Amino acid sequence: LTAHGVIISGFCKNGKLDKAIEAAENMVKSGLVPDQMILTAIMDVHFKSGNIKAGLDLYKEILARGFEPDAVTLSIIVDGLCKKGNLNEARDYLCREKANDFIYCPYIDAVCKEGNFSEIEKVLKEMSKVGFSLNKYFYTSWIAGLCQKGYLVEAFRVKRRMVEEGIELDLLTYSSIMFGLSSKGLMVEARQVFDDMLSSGIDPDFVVYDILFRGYRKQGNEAGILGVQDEMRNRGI
RNA sequence: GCCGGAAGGC
Repeated sequence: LTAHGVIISGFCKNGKLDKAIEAAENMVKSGLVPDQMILTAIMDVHFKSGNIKAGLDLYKEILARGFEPDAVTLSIIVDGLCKKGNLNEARDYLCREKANDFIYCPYIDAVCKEGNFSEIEKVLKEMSKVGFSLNKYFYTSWIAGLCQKGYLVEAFRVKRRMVEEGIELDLLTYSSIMFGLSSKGLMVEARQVFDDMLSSGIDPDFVVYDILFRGYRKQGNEAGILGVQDEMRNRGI
């Protein structure tokens, strides 16, 4: 069974849904029953390819087979619905016994991208009532949302709160902030955040440099552009 | 660290 699982999830990761389903059908033919992991993986592919209905149908099938939906299964559904903009529907899957803080992440992310920051405060209260604490991903999504909308002051406030709670910023947190700064043309500040990141021991990746690069290019800052290109070359990116 | 399933930056 595990061997089949490896094969099927491999197909799923490569987006070869048809082959994954084929493999699952072959399993059934040879008398094996796919377990929850296998079904969940296939469900995930449905959602990621935008086929919400197929995903939900498979979810029903999982229930019908007597599997208890666990946090992973639910979070895939929430993620799928959120990315399609069905936030209301997604909310139905949030407040369940099996929930963990992971489940909230895609929802928070979607709410942030909508710029619905009052909803965030609401969810925040709800989460703490149920006993979940905010994690890194929650904060990063929040910060990224604020930065994209240009609310940099708010973003820095959230960042400070994050640090106060002892949560470390990671590459994505930094790059979200840098994106916010550089899309407002605040390259000096963006560069400073970048240096902060380096001194906290985080290695930059292509995206981070690209953010700087675009910022400098928009300003026609030749020296900045060349500097970024040099650094990238030195790091082998 | 990974060794079958989920989330955040361009």
